[in-house]
Amino acid sequence: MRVSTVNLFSSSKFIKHHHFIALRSVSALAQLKPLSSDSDSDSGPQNTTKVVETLNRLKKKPIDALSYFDNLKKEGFLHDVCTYAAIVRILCHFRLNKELDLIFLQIIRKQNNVEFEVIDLLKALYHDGSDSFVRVSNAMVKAYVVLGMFDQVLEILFLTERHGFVFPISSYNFFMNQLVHCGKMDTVLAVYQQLGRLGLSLNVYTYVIVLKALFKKGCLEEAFEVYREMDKAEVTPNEFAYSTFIEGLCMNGELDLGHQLLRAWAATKIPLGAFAYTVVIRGFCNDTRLEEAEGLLLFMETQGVVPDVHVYSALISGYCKFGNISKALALHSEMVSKDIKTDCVVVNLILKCFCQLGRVSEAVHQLKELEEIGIVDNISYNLVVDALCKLGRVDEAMVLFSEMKDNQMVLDVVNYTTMIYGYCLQGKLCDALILFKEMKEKGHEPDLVTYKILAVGFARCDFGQVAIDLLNDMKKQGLGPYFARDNMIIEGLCLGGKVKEAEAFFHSLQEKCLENYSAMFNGYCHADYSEKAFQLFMRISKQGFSVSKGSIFKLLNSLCINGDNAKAKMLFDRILTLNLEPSKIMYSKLIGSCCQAGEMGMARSVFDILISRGNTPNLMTYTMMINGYRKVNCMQKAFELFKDMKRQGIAPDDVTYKILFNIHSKINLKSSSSS
DNA sequence: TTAGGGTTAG
Repeated sequence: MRVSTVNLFSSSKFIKHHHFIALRSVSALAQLKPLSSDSDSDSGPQNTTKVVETLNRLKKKPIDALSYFDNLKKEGFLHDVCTYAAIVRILCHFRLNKELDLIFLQIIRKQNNVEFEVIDLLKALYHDGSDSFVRVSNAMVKAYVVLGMFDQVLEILFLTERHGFVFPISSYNFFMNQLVHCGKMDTVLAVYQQLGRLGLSLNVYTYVIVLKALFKKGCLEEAFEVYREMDKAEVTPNEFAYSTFIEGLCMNGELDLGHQLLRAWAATKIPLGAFAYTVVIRGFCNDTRLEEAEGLLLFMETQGVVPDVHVYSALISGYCKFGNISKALALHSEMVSKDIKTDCVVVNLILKCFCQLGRVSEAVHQLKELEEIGIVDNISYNLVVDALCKLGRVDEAMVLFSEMKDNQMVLDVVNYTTMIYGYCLQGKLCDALILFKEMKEKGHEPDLVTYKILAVGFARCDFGQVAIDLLNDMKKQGLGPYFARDNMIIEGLCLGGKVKEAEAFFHSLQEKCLENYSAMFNGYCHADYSEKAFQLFMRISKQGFSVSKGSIFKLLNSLCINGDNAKAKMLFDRILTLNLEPSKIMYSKLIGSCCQAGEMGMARSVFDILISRGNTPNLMTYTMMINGYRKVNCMQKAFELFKDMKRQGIAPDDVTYKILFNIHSKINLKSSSSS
């Protein structure tokens, strides 16, 4: 299999960990011993035994058991492996997964002075039976994954000889699936490769997850290979395997192949569920092939596959994207007539479409009707509130906002933020602040978006200091990583035109990280301080550090607009040094600007770079160059480029011809005057 | 232990 993967066991780091784990487990056991032999101690065996007994007595009352367990903790009782095992058994039996997850988080984080290792707890629970052990090990995996401690899971799952037992394949599947969700595809593949070593038989779940990882990585060849491996292992693919395969093709630009495969499999009566059809239908919709999408809906019905709300949602979403609200509504009615229950997601697609078409009053009307039949949620309201706000109709938005409260809906951060944004847009900062206060009082912590909206709103209205205070408030709250908070302040102030305040804040930072510089750079770009942005960029990029392409483009653009071509070219060269691929529009802006100024040497060098990187200049670029040469009287060069353009199969338009006519007449003029 | 859709900024 040609999969480039991280080999789990090749690194010396792993070997070191291996010994470390062994030592750690031994020391954990050693720590347990004195506890259990110290009969007079408060946390001694008698107490432990008693606690376990009490927990066992409470085993039919999980909530009581948990509060008993937690209370003991609060009183300073030192829980050990035995008492943890007892509570875990109870939570597991009642499938109280959230509580179980919290227990594992505590142990991993070594909260409450836990003195044993997770693996000790697993060992204690191993013989309880496979069902509950799977649940326990999954909770462990989940807790490690939440904390981003992937290596630790690898150690535990693969050092099985140390534990004296093996994990079931489902534990590995669960872990791999979590990894897929975290985007750790290479780790999934590494796990897959190592699984064979453990002698476990892989099941269809395993293969489906690995296929998913490969498709997400864009490795189609390798996915085919895994499919063959599955066949070799005599694992029969199921509905999930087939649909994962079709989905994988569709998400990797092979929509038609996925479609063909779907048809072929359907023809051979291979079991395909509605999901397989949904992914192809969605693919068609994204590709503006709405008729084919609808055709597939008809086809699936002829195959006896009953469409569900997801199939319709894909189609409705497709039509909404192109503003075809009547078709979307028709499909919705069709769906309902087939007894497929509609839901908030589908109606929100339609509400959003109404709003985007500017038919906001109709959206308000629809919302009221939906409210009556009870198919609305916070998002439905938010879509309409947002649309009203953006049209400046804050009062109407506020009516809906209050209606949510009247309807006993629990407003969330996004609802508040949207309304706050509406007020800021109108410069109604007091109203915005009142809402801001209210949301905090109701226990909804504002997020980075809320703060940014307020900061920009205040800075724009000449309340720079209020903005700074507000953002400092955010800082105190510990929102987001430290640089994200600082950057929000810097960028927010610049967006509001308070560059001086932003600079003061930037300089006040004791230790600046690269992200801060990047924020300052973005801020300069937003505020059109191109000179300062340019200087800063040249400085930080020397350290090999780069910033967002969007900001660089903005800077390049404003340097060009200002006619500062020399700096624009320096910036362009730096972009190349940093191995950033300039976008087509960057080339054409710079070339255009140089041609405009008659700086054809510079224009030509950018033009040549464009070609040397495998691009073909378009009509616009050729025309600009030809006109540039005309301006500086290099007619020969202009002609050469024209010929070159025709060779490339690019047809000149009327602008090009006008320029050429101009050149001709000049040449003719020249030759007639010299003759 | 496996799939799917809809809100807030710039």
